[in-house]
Amino acid sequence: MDGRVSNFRTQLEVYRSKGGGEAGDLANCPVRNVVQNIFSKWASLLLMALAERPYRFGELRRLVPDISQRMLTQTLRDLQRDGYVHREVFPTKPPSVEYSLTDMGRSMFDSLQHLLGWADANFEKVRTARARFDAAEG
Amino acid sequence: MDGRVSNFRTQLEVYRSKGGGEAGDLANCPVRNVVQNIFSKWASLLLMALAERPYRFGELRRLVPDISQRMLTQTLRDLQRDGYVHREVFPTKPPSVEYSLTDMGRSMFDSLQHLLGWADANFEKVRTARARFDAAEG
DNA sequence: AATGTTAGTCTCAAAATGAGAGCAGGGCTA
DNA sequence: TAGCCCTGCTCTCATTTTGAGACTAACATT
Repeated sequence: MDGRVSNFRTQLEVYRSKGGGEAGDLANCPVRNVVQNIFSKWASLLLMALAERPYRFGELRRLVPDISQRMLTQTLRDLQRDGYVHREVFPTKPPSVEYSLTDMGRSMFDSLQHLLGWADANFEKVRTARARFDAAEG
Repeated sequence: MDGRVSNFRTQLEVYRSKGGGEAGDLANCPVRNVVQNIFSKWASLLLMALAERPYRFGELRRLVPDISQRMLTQTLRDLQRDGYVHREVFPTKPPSVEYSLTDMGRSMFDSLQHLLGWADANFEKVRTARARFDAAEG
C-alpha cells in the first residue's frame, strides 16, 4: 500500500483480459505463455552466457557444468524457436554450431537484467530470510 | 555486438566468481539460487496477483484456475520463506489465511515487472517467431 | 589402429507436478 | 439431530519433466 507497485491493479487487469475470454482468467494469458520459457530452469543462465558473447554447444556445456546435454539441446531449441537465439552451423569436420543472441534476444535480456541485478544486490537478504523461516518452523 | 548489453562480460564474470570457488563455476551461483524460486512455474503469477492486493488462499486458487492446491501451498510457502510474502492467519471459523507482499517482495517485483512489461509488449513477435520456426522445421 | 573430437539423440531412472480424496472444526438447513 | 457446506490445507498415486549415461558418424590426432 506504499505506492511502489503503483499501477499494477491496471496491469493485472490487462493480463486477465488477454486470457481465454472469460473475465479473470489467467490460464491462457499470452504474457504468461512468453515468460514461461524465459523462466524455465536453464534459460536465464544460457541467456546470461549468450549476452556476454556467442558460444558453441560444447562451450555452454562446460560453462554450465550441471546441465545435461539433453536439456541444453532442448532449452537452446526453445530459445531459438521463440526468436531470442540464433543457431549457426559451420561445416567444419567435426561440425561446430554457434549460438548467439538475436536483436530480439538482446532486447528481452535488457529487461531480464533488472531482475538479475536485484538478485545480485539482494541475495544476502534472501539467505537471511530463509534462515529465519527455517529456524522458526522447527 | 551492438553495445546494447554493454557491460555484461563483467557482469557474468561477477556471477561466476560468486560460485563455489572454482573459476568459471556457475553451479552454486547465489544469483542463480535466488532467481530459481522467482522463476518457478507459478511464482511470477502469484506475485502479480499479490502485487495488486492481498489475497486469501481460496481467492488465489480461483484467480489462477489451473494451479493445484498442492502447488499453490508449496509455491506460497517458498515465497514466504524467501521473504517476499507475508502469511497471516485470521482466527475466524473456518479460519482464513491472507497472503500479501512484504517490502522486499515489492522491491523485487519492481525489477520483475520490467520483464513482464516486455512480454506484454512483445508477445506477438514471439508468436510470429514460433510460427516461423515451426513452419521451417517440418 | 586406437583414441578423441564434434553436436547431438535414445533409453531408462529419478524427481517434480497434477488430480483428487481426506481432514478437522465448526455453521447452515431441514 | 442428520446431513451438507465452508475453510486451508495434507496425503496418495498417476503423469509429466528432468537427469545420467550410453550411443552415433565422420573425421583428426597419436
